[in-house]
Amino acid sequence: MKSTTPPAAPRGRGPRGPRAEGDSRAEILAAARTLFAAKGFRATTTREIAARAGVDPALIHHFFGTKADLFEATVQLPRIAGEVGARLEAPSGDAAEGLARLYVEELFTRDVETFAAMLRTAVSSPEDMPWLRQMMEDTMLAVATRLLRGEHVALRAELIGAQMIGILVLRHLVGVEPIASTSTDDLVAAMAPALRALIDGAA
Amino acid sequence: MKSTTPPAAPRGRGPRGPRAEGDSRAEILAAARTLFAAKGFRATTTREIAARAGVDPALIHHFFGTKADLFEATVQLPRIAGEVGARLEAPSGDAAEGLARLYVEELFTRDVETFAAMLRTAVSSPEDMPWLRQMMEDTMLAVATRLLRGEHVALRAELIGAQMIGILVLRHLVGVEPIASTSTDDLVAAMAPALRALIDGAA
DNA sequence: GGGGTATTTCATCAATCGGTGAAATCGACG
DNA sequence: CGTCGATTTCACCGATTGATGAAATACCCC
Repeated sequence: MKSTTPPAAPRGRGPRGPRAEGDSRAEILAAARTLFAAKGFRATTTREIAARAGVDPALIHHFFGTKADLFEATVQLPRIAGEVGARLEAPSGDAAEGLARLYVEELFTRDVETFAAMLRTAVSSPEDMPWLRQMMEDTMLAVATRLLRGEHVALRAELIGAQMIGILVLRHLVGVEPIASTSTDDLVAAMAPALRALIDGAA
Repeated sequence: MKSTTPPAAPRGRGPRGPRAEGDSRAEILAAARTLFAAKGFRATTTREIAARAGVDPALIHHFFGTKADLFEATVQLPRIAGEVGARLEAPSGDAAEGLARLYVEELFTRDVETFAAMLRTAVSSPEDMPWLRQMMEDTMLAVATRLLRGEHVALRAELIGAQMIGILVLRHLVGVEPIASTSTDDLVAAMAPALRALIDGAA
């Protein structure tokens, strides 16, 4: 019976064809993205990532170096940063509604995993990823210079950012109702007046 | 010299008088509060708490049960919840400015450690403290029923809560400038118009 | 002054973590 | 067919973690 010894999978390279070249690497990336988004950096273990990718834990360190390297490879910050910058350049009818739609409909849906991983990590273990704080500051500063005029532009831009971060937390990270299940249209309509007040500045 | 063997502290009860009865317990609570606020639940180790309290790690499990029990004993939620409720009952001249001052000047200064510990834990490891989500929902619902009228009251209340959470993240958890160093007066003045828009509801 | 109780430390455990080194297998190339 | 490089797994290490059980000490009450 030798029931104590599970068949001991073959050791060498991927035995069959269905898993194409480099597929394991992509699968590791996908698993890491999902888990980092769901639990943050520290709470996610390399063994968990490997299990979800159907791969030996050692393969992670073979493709990517350390766990922090894998994290940086997982969240694609340059792409998102460039996207936000380009969107702010283009003029839009209503700045408040446009900004709300950009975050709620695009960034928080298509790239929700990256944002979740970033914020969960920045909040739970800031010393692990020190560059996250600087990156947040830069993003808010971009909004400030391109969209705001008047006094306290940086502070008002960060209040706009705070609104977005809070929505990300309640709607996507913690899952508080009813905001977690509200349609994007209703959410945009509800937040537009507040954003407008911050964009226009105090009376 | 016997430098290899540190004197091996006496084992029994606190030998001297200066440390009064139950003082160790209070010291553990204070150390836990600071560390949970700074790093969240998972990233804080019981040994770290014990070291900061100047106490053997085993003493933690003697006074409080498990690490999760210590966390629940650390954040004093009933007191804060009651305080917010009482404050919402009392009428104030400007509801928006009053709400801003309540959070920025009182809750986020006197009880900043409790809020930081709660949010860091809720965001980084939600499954560790499942009751945190329900508690957030209840708090927002209280604001909704006592302060708001019109349509989508729950959603608007949660947008107000999102604003507060974002400020907590940027100003106190991550430390983004300039909002981290802004005076409470300037901050309240900058956020009041946005809160007013959410309290009054859409046009 | 003696027994009981609360407090405190020591020693230790089982589990888990990130990471390393070597072996094994496969595919490509000559 | 032989060789080389890429891929994958195994076995393992040192460190750290939360938690437990027992021993030791001090205080309190009678």
